[in-house]
Amino acid sequence: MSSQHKDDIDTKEALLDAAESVFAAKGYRGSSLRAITDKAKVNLAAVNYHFGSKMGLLEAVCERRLEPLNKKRKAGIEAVVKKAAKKKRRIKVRDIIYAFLEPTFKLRGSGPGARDFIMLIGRSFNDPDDTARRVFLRFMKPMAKLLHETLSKALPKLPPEILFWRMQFSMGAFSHTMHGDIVLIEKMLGLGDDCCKKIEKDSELDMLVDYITAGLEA
Amino acid sequence: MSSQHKDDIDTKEALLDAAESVFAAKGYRGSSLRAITDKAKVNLAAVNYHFGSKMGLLEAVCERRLEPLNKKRKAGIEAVVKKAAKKKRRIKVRDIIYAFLEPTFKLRGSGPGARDFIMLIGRSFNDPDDTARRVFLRFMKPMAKLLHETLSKALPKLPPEILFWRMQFSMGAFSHTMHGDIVLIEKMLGLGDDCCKKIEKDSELDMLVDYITAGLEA
DNA sequence: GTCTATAGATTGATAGAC
DNA sequence: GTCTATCAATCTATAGAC
Repeated sequence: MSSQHKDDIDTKEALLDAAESVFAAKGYRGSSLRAITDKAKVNLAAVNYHFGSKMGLLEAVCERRLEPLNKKRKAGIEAVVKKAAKKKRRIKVRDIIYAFLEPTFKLRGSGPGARDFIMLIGRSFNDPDDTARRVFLRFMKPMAKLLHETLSKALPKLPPEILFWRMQFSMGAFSHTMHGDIVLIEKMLGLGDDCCKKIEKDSELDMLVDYITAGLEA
Repeated sequence: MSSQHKDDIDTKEALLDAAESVFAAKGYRGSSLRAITDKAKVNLAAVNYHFGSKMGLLEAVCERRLEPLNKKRKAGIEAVVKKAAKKKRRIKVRDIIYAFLEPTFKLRGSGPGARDFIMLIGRSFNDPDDTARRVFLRFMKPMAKLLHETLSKALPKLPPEILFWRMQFSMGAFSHTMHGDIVLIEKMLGLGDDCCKKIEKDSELDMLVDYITAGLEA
């Protein structure tokens, strides 16, 4: 590997790291390329050279994390389906939701960059900017289809349009949890500072799985 | 009333109407004052004259709708509490959630401007822009406190920090439903076009109330 | 591949005539 | 109160030297 090649990769990685952090904090529109290149300590023109445009940078940020994440989600859901078929039992809603959410929480706990990215996808789902929303939804489409199909099997008596709405509600709960400013809302309610942090580390995933499962099966 | 005074009010109202529409569609940051004044068919400088700044305009938009809306929410929740006290029964979670959500859905059905506004508050909750989020949260703070206190009474055995998280999930489901691009997600899942519209008009409120109630009581 | 410099467009806000 | 004209800042993207 030539030193030139290494620099190339370093610049790209630095840009991806900085971009996911700034995008997560400020949203797509609120993030200027200057803020990103300053944080990455690379030249402004490097964005265009390596990624073509601001949107290209966002796509690369999403691809780097969502490609492996979606593979894990898919493998987890397929394992749940397989296990149920083997035991000749109905698939449990809770198992599907857990298989979908667990890789996300695991990734989020793996480091500050990953945590930024999870904030970013929570935000992208509702981003006011068309570009950001479209990029994100393109990556999510196959996962949403798989989830809807698998949940249909687990809830065969539920009309598909009702399942559709309950999935909407669930995605809202999920995405809001992924990017919500917890500390701010905690203060808003006048609760103690340690109130929610106590929960966050051990059982936030379990709480969300319980909540969504109950809602889907309501 | 002088004709000058009438024009004044017309200009302000036209600006508020246009602003809630553009803000709802593009988010705070994505909305330029020029897009708003063009839509309102008033001069660009009128924003600064009547509202001081872009943020002042957003505050006025929120105030016009949220002042009466929050009064109705508060009255509804207090009526539920009173009714339960009279019958010497525990307050039902479902009644609280219904009392909180019903005025929102009623307002949303009252016209295109109101519909835009409901989209806007759904979006503001997660807006990447600090300004927009802060303005919105200031209006929501007393409602969130009232809701948390009343739900505590209805669920006395639930630890307050767990209730806090379940309220988070519920707010996510609620806000996402208020502004989600349903048609887009429908297509994403490959469902028929009429699938969700069939539901929307009659029972979206009931479905959301059922979902959130089940999640809170999980 | 990286840099400086800048084009070209858009933005929020305001000054000053009417 | 309304208008035109414009400022000063910001942005994405690119051209061209090294």
